[in-house]
Amino acid sequence: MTTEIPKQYDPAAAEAKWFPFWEQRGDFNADPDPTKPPHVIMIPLPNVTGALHMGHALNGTLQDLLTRWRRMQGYEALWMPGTDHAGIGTQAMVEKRMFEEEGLTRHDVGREALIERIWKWKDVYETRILSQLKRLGASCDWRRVRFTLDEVCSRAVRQTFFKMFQDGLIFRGKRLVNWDCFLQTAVADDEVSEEETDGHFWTFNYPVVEETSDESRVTSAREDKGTPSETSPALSTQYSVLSTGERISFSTTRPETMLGDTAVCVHPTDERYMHLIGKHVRIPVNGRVIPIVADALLADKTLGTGCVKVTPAHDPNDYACWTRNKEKMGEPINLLNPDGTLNENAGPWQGQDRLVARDAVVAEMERLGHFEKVEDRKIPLKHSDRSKTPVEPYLSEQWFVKMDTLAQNAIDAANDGRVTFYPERYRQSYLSWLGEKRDWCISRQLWWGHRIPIWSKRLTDEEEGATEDESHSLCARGGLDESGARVQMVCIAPNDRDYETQFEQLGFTQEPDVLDTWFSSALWPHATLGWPDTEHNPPLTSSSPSTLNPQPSTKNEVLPYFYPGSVLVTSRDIITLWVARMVLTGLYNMGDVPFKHVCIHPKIQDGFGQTMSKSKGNGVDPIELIEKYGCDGMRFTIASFAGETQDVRLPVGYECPHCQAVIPQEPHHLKFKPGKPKIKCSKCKKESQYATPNYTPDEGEPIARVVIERFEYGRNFCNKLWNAARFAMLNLESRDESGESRAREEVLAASPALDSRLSTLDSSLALDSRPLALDSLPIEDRWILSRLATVTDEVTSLLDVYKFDAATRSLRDFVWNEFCDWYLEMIKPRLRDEALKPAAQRVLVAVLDTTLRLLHPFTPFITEELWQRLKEIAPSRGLPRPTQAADAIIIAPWPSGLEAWRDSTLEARFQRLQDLIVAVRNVRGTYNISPALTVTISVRCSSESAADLEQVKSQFESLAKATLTAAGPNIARPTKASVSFSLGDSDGYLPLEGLVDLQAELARQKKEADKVRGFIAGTEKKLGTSSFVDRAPPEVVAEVRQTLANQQKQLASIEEIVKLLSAD
RNA sequence: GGACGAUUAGCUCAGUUGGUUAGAGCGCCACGUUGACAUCGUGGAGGUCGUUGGUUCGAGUCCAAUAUCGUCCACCA
Repeated sequence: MTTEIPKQYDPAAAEAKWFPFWEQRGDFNADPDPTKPPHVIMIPLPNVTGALHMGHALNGTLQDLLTRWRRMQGYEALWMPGTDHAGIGTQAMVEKRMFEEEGLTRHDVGREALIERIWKWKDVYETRILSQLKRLGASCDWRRVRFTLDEVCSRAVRQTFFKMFQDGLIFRGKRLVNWDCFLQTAVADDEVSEEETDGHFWTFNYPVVEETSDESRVTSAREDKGTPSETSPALSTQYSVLSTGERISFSTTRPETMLGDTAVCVHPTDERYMHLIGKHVRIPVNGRVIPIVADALLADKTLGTGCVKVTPAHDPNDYACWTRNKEKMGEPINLLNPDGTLNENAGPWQGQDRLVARDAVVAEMERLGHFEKVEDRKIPLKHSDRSKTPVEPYLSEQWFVKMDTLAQNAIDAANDGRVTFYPERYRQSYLSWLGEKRDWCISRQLWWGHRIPIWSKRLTDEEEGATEDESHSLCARGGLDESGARVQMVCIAPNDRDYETQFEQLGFTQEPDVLDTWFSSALWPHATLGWPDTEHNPPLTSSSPSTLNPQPSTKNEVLPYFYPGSVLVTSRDIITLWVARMVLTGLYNMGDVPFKHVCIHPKIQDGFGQTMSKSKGNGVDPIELIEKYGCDGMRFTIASFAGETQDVRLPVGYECPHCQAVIPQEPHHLKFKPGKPKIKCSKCKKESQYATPNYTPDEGEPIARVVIERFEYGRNFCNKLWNAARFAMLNLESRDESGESRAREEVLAASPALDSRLSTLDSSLALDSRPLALDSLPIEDRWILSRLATVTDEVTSLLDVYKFDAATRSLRDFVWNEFCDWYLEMIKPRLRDEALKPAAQRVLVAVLDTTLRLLHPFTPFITEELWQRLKEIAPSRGLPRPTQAADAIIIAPWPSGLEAWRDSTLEARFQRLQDLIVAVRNVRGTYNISPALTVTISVRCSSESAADLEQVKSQFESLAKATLTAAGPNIARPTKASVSFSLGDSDGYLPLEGLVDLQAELARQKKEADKVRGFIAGTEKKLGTSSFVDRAPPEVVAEVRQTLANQQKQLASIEEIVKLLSAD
């Protein structure tokens, strides 16, 4: 029975049907299989902080495309899914919500309770993210979902830290960090961004003082850790203001930092100040005396007053200056408490918020007469990406990983080609970042994350020194704590957790800090495969309660089989944060790179060229688009954008709920608006609500939803494919009641008109030789097969180098412009002819079969739907001999080895036929000939072309609504009123008496002749240039000569016509 | 300030190693729905390839300068 095939593809139904189908069959699963090569992609793990956006949709589409493609090619294709705990972001989100809803801070609930709350949050979002990925059709091995805080990953983190600690790569140090006062943690340089902020630019002065006692060394650094603020006021009594009353002026945007100044700095060659170098000034607000130092790197003669105050504890440049001038300056003075209030070093301002104290200090300076001026200024201020609050430079104790060797190894891997970037240019950003070899600050003052596996205890005065001890599970070292006291530090490896309790009983306490999120995601490629456990395969689900040994394996087979991976697919902004660090840790832990290729894809922007992001309010939910355009439509469109050069710009619109007109998004739509923002439709003039960054529209109300019209490209393509397949299937089936089997018999029936060996389809056909079978086919069959072979090659080699856009174009052009527009049209007459039908069906189904397989990685759902339907009608198909089709397209073999089908000469011949038909259509269009009217045409051409024409003669009707009356070299020129065209090597004549205005035709032909004359003039000029003829390669010259000959021939034909028409 | 990318039709983008008359999709114009598809078909209009120099027989393509936009890095008293 004929299964009803609807006229429109229904994406939602197909998506709901085939994803569970694949999953239940286990098609997504990847396990070590020595008979197959592995192909491995590790997902760039999404953060559990929120929902997926368009960038993820692009990223996921490409990875799934590659995974499905390689799976069809016979690889054991693993796409590893998982999520990232995203330390700062997630904790900030939960803390913020907790504060908003319950008024509680993390200190109110405590470490364990907060972590518990975050786990719950994580469960919700992880589920949401994973289900979103599935909606994209992601063929991940869903049994292997990992989470950076699960047991498998945690163990890898502990082991890596332990190993690095043992190797002396991890150290503790004071460092000026970006301090997030809201989250009370250090934030990496990579996690802060600058924003222009309104601020002030104050100018003050400090009085220059001179010594009045013998004490010459004033603020020399003391050996012990005394607080500098205690010492300075005491010494200040030994100085008095210069008799000249000289003052030194400077400007600042942060006056409160005056309290922590340890020097003022001038340029060593600045004539205004050279005489003051080595003298001192007194800070009026606290009376401290500080030196005037010279530093060419910090001070710039041309800027401001040329003099800078130096606050090493609160400014990176000042800190750098301090490291250069330590012996002159004294220790940096930290003014801040972790929450952004001033500490005891601020004297009377202790306890005040830094911003409050700022004004107070300004007032005090003014009162004391040291204020000069203030101006308003836009100040670039660093903000924490996570909390969106301004960060403060803050001197604190942090843990670091030494980068020199590690970074060098990662540099070498990219230089010697073990890691290749696509496009190649991104290697540079990777290399230049690693080249700095800046030590990696890995500690974060958070609770959500991997707690640093160091236990320490202060050494008493009696204890001589720390024990240095290294074993497979313990590594002990001496060190200093934050206050500078001597401590015994012990790092404990993951496999000896008993030690943890033992040491705690001995009075050791674990570090409160957790590790930078990137520390765990850097291990992702090998941690997910079970490293460092070499004895067991990694457990199959992260939620599985059984810990690390759920399977009876005695060897981890997964890790060596799937490591190193094949390709990492990501966007350029985390090349440094993540890609470089994965290479680095992969080399360190595994001795090999984590992936061979890095595919960097474009970023998604809105219609104004701005990166899409939730905070900008221009983000778009991919699920909404999937619902509107279908998953395959979205995937196909998005893949068509993914090229090497440009970012993807997606102009967004709002669809009027009243009339479905699309209202283009304008920048003002993205601004924060009070109340319930409404948008007015330019067509029906009605208003409706729409979503803005600060407003979610009321459900039930008419809402103007976000649409991206560019996605119609993919949706339309899917529908076209659907209908082409529908046509094919309708024509594969028999019309009588015996149904399917009858259809097959027809296909299998011999067709005497064609090669019997091809058409006699039974098992004995094994004797068939392809070239013979091909030769016997009509020209359109051989053409489409040749084109298909070419396209198969193109797509395969384009995917090899990650040129998704070009592959998509190639496929679309083939399906739409060649298969649908030409081939299907051309075989329609044969499908109506019972004698010719079987062979046509054979080729048709083979082409459809191969095309679907080529498309599957791009559009998985529609191709599976069609594959399954086709299976019912034609379970065996293919050329030259039918074979049983695969049970599901997801595991069908990727087309290859079609070289025998290629025939470039034939493609060129066919092109001539196409040109001829287009020319006829052109004439029809020009004279507006009724589509109902069949015209006749005679063609003067070579006998070879005439033979080709003869073959497609019967299809002229449907292709051009024209009857070919005669073709050949000796075709008579028309003597009566007629329209003609010249293609150079052939001319067509269409008698159209009474239908056309002969004067108009004459004018048209004259115009055409002029045009060709223009071309000829250009070509002749070129050939007349001796330098061209002498210097250009001979084949180019010959080519141009041939062109000229053709043009002249064409002109002769046209002139002949013109003469004829003029004479009439 | 440094690096990288972009600038081609009204819009969004292709354009392989320099080589006849620069392409596509959308939009626009004209015509067209009895059997695959109006999410469609046929035909058409529309571009001095950001600007200025240079190399070359020949430049959208290579080189230099410049403008504008974007991204990353560094810096900003």
